[in-house]
Amino acid sequence: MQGMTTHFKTSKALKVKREAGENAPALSDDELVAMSVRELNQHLRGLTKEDVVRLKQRRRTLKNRGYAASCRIKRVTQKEELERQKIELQQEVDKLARENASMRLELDALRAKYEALQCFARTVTRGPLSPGKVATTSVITIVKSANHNNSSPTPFSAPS
Amino acid sequence: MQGMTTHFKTSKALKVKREAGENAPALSDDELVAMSVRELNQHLRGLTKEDVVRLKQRRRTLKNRGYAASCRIKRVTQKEELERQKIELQQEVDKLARENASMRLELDALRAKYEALQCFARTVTRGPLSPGKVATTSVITIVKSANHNNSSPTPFSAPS
DNA sequence: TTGATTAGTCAGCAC
DNA sequence: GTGCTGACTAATCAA
Repeated sequence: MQGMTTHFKTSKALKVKREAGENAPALSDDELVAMSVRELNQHLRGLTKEDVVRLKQRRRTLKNRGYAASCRIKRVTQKEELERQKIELQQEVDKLARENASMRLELDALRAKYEALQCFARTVTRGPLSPGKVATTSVITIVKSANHNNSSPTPFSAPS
Repeated sequence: MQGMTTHFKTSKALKVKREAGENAPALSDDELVAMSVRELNQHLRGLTKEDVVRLKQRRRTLKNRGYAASCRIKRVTQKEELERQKIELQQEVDKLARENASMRLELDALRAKYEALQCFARTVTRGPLSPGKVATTSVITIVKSANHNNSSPTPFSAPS
């Protein structure tokens, strides 16, 4: 641990082959970590049992370095994904809330129009006092007071 | 660092003050990390410059251990918080969607009732053909066909 | 100097 | 074995 300086991909040509001159092509970190087990075994020929263990351990350590990196990447990716979903949901909430509010307005307006019309209808049907003129003008007054924003004072327009 | 076993709050009762009579009260990890700088300096009296450096470094390392732990805790806490908010938003979306759907139904129903009533009103007001009886029965028929679920066949009931 | 964060290392678990 | 993750250390950044 103490000899590990903070080099990343320095890939410094590591030690020499061996003491006398037997083998070991001096693998780089990248080569060693990318090597398959079969390939590794070929490079292991004629090495000391100790050297074999050392090389395998180095490979394991290099692998772990990569695992740790992917673990961190995964962590931040998941966090970003959560935040993305959160924003998405918030937008949906806003959209639905707007729809809701406008529908509520529409409903209230329609209710008012309906009640006004209902009033008029009662006037016409139940009270056969005056034939028509009086009832008609009376319902127009009611409709206008119930719908402040209604620019078209037509008494029986279709609901917007 | 290698002697660091994974004990957390062991808080072992510390040893005696000094060896022969010189120095080093042999602080535990917890004591050392919880100590203020002033207190630390008192324990530093009469120590080798090297020992002072060593002790300060040990303190720094212990502190770092704690920092790393809080960092991890914070990380999971934030993640849990995000997930909590996500669930909350999802529930709100569901709630709003339900409200929305029911309001839409209500609106459609009211629109139908309104249009039926409107029809009737036109019949009564515009066409002074038949005095009253015919128009009244006609609108009742329309209302009943527009509202399948309406159990009360009263023609001018208040909107539900 | 202190606290927080990142990359690397190792232990330990799961497959 | 391989891959992943928690905990620890050292380096580095920020205040």
